[in-house]
Amino acid sequence: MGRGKIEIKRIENTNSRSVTYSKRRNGIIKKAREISVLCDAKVSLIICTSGSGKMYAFCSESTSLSQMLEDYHRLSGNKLWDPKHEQLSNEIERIKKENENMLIELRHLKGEDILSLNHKELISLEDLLENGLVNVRARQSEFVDTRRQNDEALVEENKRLISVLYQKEMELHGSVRDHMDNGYNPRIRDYNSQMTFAFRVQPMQPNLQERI
Amino acid sequence: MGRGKIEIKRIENTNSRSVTYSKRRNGIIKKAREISVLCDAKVSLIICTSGSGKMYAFCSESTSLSQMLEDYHRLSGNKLWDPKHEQLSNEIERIKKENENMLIELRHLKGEDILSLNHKELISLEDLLENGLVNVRARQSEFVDTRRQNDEALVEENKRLISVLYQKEMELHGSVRDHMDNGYNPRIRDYNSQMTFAFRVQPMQPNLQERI
DNA sequence: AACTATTTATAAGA
DNA sequence: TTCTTATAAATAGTT
Repeated sequence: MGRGKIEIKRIENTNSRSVTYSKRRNGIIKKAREISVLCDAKVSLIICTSGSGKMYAFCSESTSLSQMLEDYHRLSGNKLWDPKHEQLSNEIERIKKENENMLIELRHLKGEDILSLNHKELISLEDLLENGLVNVRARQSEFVDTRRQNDEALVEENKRLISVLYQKEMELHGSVRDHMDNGYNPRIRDYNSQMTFAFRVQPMQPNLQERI
Repeated sequence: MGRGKIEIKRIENTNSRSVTYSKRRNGIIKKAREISVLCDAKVSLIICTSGSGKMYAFCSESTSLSQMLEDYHRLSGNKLWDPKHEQLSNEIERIKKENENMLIELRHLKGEDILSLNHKELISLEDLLENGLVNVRARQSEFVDTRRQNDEALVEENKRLISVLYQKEMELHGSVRDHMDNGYNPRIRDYNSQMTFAFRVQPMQPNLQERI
């Protein structure tokens, strides 16, 4: 398509070559766009010359270059990826395997899928479970103990608070009489000081409310 | 370039679209080859339709797809890999989390790291363990039963073998007398025939040796 | 970069 | 799909 037919081989004249490159590059990119629109095709096109580093790329609207590359990778099986990618894939593989092993162990501990286990394995599984139970029950006992201690401590604390409150009440009746003649409303001031004191009372044991 | 001019927009007729796709695909691949040869250009072209998974790719002789992609990645600054890397990293993150959860559950079942559990959690853990133990022990019972059945069957088989051997022995004493005058040592021949018979005896139950 | 004679690609039809 | 062919489009060589 031109004034004369040409042979498809490297154009030796540098200038002609770059002119042809420019023309045909536009042509092929146009073609790429056309087929992608007309035929609803996914197209990725990258062109560059050896000399100039400048690259021209086209990618159809409906997709992305990385998407296309991924598709290509999946379908062709060709390895396009860099080492890091492979490394990550291997990592995933490794963890998945780990995961699977743990899942199996979990199932076994729950008594599932144990038909394939032999006698020895069953015995050690039983040991594990019994050991687990021992530990769990020991912890439960601790809870009960803690709770009992809590109760006792709370009872003590209650007693103490009641006695302190009682004392305060006593002092108050005295101070009310002492300050009857100043400008403030003594009831309010007394109430405040009382509250302040009440808030200041700290439990004698700091961690009474263990998580239950 | 055809019998009529066409507008560059999606061809709605499926058949026409695929015909056009096929023709233009060949066309663009030819163009890609031509520009790569004529202009000594590096070209990578990947085409596929949304529907069929079939992909067509062209890459110029002087390079490889992965080489071009790497160049493109480097020169354009476009993130070709990073999205994929990110995706993989997320996947790893997800699986690791899953892993961790399972690990914690495993530990708990083994009675480890249970200080952080509350009472309710401990109770359900105990239930799980007890249930597991029930299942494991049930399986062990099955083994014991199987083993007992095996033993009984073996005892029966032994009895049978002994009686068969006894019968053979009887027959043999008869035949020994009958053949005292031939050239062979009767003791040796007797021994051989006895062994042969013994090897031929098959257990009456084929799967006696269950995996223990 | 524009022009244009020609070649090439391809739309429509078979 | 493939072939045919009229026509549109691309482009080689030129200005």
